[in-house]
Amino acid sequence: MSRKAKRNGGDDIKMSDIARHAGVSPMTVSRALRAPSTVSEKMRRKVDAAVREFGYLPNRIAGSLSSKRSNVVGLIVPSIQNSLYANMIQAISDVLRGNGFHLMIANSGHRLDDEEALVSALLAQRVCGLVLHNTMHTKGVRDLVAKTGVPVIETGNLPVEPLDMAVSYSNFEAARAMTAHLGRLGYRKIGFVTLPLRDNDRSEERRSGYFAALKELGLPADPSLVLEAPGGFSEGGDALVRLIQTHPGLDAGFFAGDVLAVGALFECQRRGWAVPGRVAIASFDDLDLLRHAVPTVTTLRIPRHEIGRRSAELLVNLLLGASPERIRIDVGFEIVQREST
Amino acid sequence: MSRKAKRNGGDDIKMSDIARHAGVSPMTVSRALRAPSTVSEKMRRKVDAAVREFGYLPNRIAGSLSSKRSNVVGLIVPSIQNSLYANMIQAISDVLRGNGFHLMIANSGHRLDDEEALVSALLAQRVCGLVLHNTMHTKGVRDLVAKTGVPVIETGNLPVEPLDMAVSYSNFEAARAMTAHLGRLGYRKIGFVTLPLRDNDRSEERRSGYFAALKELGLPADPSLVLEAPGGFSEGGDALVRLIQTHPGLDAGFFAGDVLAVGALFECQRRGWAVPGRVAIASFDDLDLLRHAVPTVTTLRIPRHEIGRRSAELLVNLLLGASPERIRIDVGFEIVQREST
DNA sequence: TTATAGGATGGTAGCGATACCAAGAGAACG
DNA sequence: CGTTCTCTTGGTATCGCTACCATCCTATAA
Repeated sequence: MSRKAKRNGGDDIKMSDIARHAGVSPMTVSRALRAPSTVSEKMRRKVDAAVREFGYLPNRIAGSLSSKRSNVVGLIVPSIQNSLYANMIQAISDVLRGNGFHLMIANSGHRLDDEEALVSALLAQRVCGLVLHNTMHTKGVRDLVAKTGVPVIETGNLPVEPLDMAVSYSNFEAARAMTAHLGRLGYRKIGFVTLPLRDNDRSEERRSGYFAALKELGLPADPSLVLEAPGGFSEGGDALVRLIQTHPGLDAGFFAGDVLAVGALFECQRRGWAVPGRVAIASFDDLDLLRHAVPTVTTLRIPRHEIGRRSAELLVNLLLGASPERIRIDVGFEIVQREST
Repeated sequence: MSRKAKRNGGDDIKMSDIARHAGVSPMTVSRALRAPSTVSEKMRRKVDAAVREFGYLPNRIAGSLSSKRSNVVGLIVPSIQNSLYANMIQAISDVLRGNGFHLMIANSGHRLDDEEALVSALLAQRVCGLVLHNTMHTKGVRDLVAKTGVPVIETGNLPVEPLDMAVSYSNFEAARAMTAHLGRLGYRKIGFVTLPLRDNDRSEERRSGYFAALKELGLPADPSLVLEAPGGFSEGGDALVRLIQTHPGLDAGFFAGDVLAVGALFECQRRGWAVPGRVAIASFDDLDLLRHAVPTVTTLRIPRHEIGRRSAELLVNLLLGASPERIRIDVGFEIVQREST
């Protein structure tokens, strides 16, 4: 058979074909496949035989349309190229798969408008649930969610008023805790490097947490100690260098995002600045890398995997019949003190 | 309206509702949405107004069933938690989205049986195309692909006989080139650390490439210079230490996988071994990290992004009407010489 | 003016499954 | 032995959309 012919789907087998060949009704085939226990042993055997003989693959599109249920969950992350999200995605994917669901992934590139377009597209695909790694949304997104009533899980931050359900940690508390930790260790001039603040409540909360801790420590809140940098190794290094140039007395840098801290660490190695002797370095998010770098880097451990797992579990339970509730789960965080501070 | 009520979908708006309110036929609505140019200005305006008024979202499940076309592409990667795949996924996702397609992602965990189950599940969802980051498949996978005739793209390696289309580089050639490069630089006792070989033709090819190059260099092929390690920082460090213990004369290590090389580099820093003075280090795959580490690390640049982009483009073109051809694209690779060798 | 082409609209019949209800077959009971 | 109940099975009517063909209308040619 030519490839073209196959592409045209000439030999698609449908449930009624299986039914005919098995000598039963389509409904029996349907039941034998989805709920084998409701069908007699004899029927099941006939159906199974026919299914195997023809290599029948049920058409879930038709099934979804008919039953008005889908088994696909939509996920929107700001970026796929980031191991933080990867951890969460893996967990979500595993839980879903274990329960017969699938994952449709899209990335918004940190753009709220794009998020709206993607939510819309995913809802058009009639996903049965949505996970959004973001808690700031356009009005359009809020309307769509309200209108369709899909279960939604927000992660990445703890929203004051979740759309539906939320599973996250508090960026504010985490940043505050780390800054306080640095204060307790005796650092007095603590720089703060953040990811872009625009359209990103997570970054904003981290910065607020930093300032809150400074206040509690009785340290002056100097805005020039805060630098905004796009994520990346070089950017982290650059930021540290700039901070030290403007503030020669800087004794610690808290890098609240991505791989900034490691970039800073490399820059120190390059310039021969002792870490933590000349300057201490703290990071956000426990990348594997930080545990192995020399020196190892103090950081915040955010249970990304747990966030993914619990998000997916919430969705799955709901879809499998649990009663909906407006849950807001705080998975917390942990300070991991290492050699760099 | 209660959330429960909404979840039950009581207020679902369908195309015929829009048609009624716009005073046109459902077909006109369908056309106005999918091919506006085939509908008169007046009709289009009426439809658009009604769509906006009710916030209508077309049901793509119904659309797909009816048209027998889907706009979802399936992707199976060995693991999501790996920035190599992430680069490719991002590129695929971007190209697809630009053309109105979506991506369903699954991970096989490097298990061929799981791959088969996932292919089967994705085909049941009637994906319109498949990207497999793997070129070893079970018979089941080959049968499914042949039977359904979905366009398939294999990546990650250049198969001798592709299922359909393939976009990749040659693991054999890449490993051979890097080993030869080390030889040219004067290294004579080159260790090789590989990811697990089982069920992984990519790893196997890399090892073969290493041996082929040794032979060309006139160096002895010593199997004890080859170590198998699961990916990870510690594993890379451990492997290097073991190699140096058993072969004190080792002057270079080629780490053909994941973050092994960086782990080895960190271990050297920790032990005060000069790189490349005491031992040179080469890696596979141009992680950002390698360009910023101290010293910067020599590696192979595999155009992961291009692999993703071209894979997606091939699929999209095919789905948009291009004639199918059994293409096998070699995107090549590049040796990036840096400080570590 | 009539014929004819061509573009815009609408009606109808599915796409391939499932929901829902009806009917038949045994089992258990009085 | 008839009745009721439960367990299986089958028939029918959708699910919401699109393909396909028929129809209609306007514009241009003859």
